[in-house]
Amino acid sequence: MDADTGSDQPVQEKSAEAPGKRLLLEAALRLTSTSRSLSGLGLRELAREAGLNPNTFYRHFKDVDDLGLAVIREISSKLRQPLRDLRREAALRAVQGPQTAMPTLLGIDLGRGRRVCHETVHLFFDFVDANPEAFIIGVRELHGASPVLRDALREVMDGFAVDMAADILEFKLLPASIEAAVVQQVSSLISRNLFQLSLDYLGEPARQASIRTLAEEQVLMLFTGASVLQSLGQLQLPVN
Amino acid sequence: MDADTGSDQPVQEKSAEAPGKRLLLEAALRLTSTSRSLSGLGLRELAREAGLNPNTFYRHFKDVDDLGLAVIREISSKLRQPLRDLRREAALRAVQGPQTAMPTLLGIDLGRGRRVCHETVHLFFDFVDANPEAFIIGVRELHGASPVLRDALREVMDGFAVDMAADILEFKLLPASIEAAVVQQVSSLISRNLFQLSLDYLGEPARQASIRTLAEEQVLMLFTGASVLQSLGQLQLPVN
DNA sequence: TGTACATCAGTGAACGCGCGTTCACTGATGTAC
DNA sequence: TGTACATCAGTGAACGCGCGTTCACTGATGTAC
Repeated sequence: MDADTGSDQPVQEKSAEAPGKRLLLEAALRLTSTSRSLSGLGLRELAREAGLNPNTFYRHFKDVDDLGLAVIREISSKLRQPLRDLRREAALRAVQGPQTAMPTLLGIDLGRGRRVCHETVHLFFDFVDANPEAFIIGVRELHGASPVLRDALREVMDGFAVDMAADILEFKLLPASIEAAVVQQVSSLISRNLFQLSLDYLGEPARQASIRTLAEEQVLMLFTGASVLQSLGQLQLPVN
Repeated sequence: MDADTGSDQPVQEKSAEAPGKRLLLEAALRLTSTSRSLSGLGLRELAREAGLNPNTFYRHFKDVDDLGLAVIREISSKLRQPLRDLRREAALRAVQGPQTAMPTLLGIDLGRGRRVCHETVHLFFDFVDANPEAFIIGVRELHGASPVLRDALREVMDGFAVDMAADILEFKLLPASIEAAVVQQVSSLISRNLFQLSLDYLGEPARQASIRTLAEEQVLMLFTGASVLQSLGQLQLPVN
């Protein structure tokens, strides 16, 4: 009996993770997402929260910083690929949507743009709902005191922006006349803003619907602004 | 001799602050702006950095959180009014600038808009240069673990956005057709972005010139996007 | 003007406590032969 | 199939240390009379 010993579960990164390690990582997520910073966690505090002997910590991590990095890695893997997947899904859905009679401006189909924003933004916030701690800790440590963690998270967020830019080019979500560099920059800006809004979103449950709408409008504003300025030859991006 | 005992210095908030208190606050700024979070500071560590007996701390603060609040108050006073002043200065300068032959779009004078962005952004970053710790700590604690500090800083940043919106209306920096709510929202977005960029700016000295230009373009994009969308009746801001 | 007293920033010693870390141990699981 | 050994997650006791906090004291400054 009991033949399903894990081989048909969602693919595990490092086969057979020790239960204690999981308990410690989860304890860290729990403690951090409420009102602590990752670097402020204590080893004994973690063990207590995980229901383990303080010493067990050393079986899995070198020190607290080491665990911090593991948490970030876990968060990264929770965020990057899934986010990319759902954004491609959003783009596809929007592209295949029905034709609408919306105004066009300088060759930009606003109806289509709005659809893309709508799909992307809502899938994004659904994802925030599904992974609240990941966003709370991610954004917090992105500006936190530890340079190591900061760099690791910046990479995740940059990755998100790069993916977005790639999809925009691939699905031709912006007019072809817009330079790749501009697309990249707008994507970064939107990415930052969405992550930032995710904290507002989680922190103010009463305003969640408003924040979704707000995010949608902001994304639309940026794309529109970039498109218009570029087509007027008014964008002067820095060389670097 | 030595008649100038402080009465003609830049007006001091609370007359005759004890030297120990100043030393402690400055120690906190120093320790925090490098690689610590405010809530992670220790009382003895602070006293050591300030060159005082650990006990002296209690003469001025209830506990470490109390000092944290004092630091935030200090940062707020360093930021809010000065920022407002310099932004009004930027607006005035830009308004009085020479007429240029720049394209207009839907009634927006892009030349003038660009001037305003340029002035505002550069005065902002000059100010960042002059108060680096205030920005580092401010942005960090804005997303930090302590709700009290977060709220205090959010107020500063919201204030900045509100001031900006008021000035935009007063100096008619955007077409009158644009709703006040839209102006407010764009201002918030820009405010957030500038504060966020200030960290990049301080953290990557080699890219400072680029970041200034980038910030300018982003502000312009947002204003343009908002103007265009509003004039097309395509903005649907949330009620709340 | 001088004296007595209160206030207050700063000192130094001492406390108990929780922390990170180490050591020696246990018991389960996997593996070699 | 059975035996011997290695590996490794987890335990429990003990360590020295720095921490926050308290107490009693000092010395300078301001104030009342």
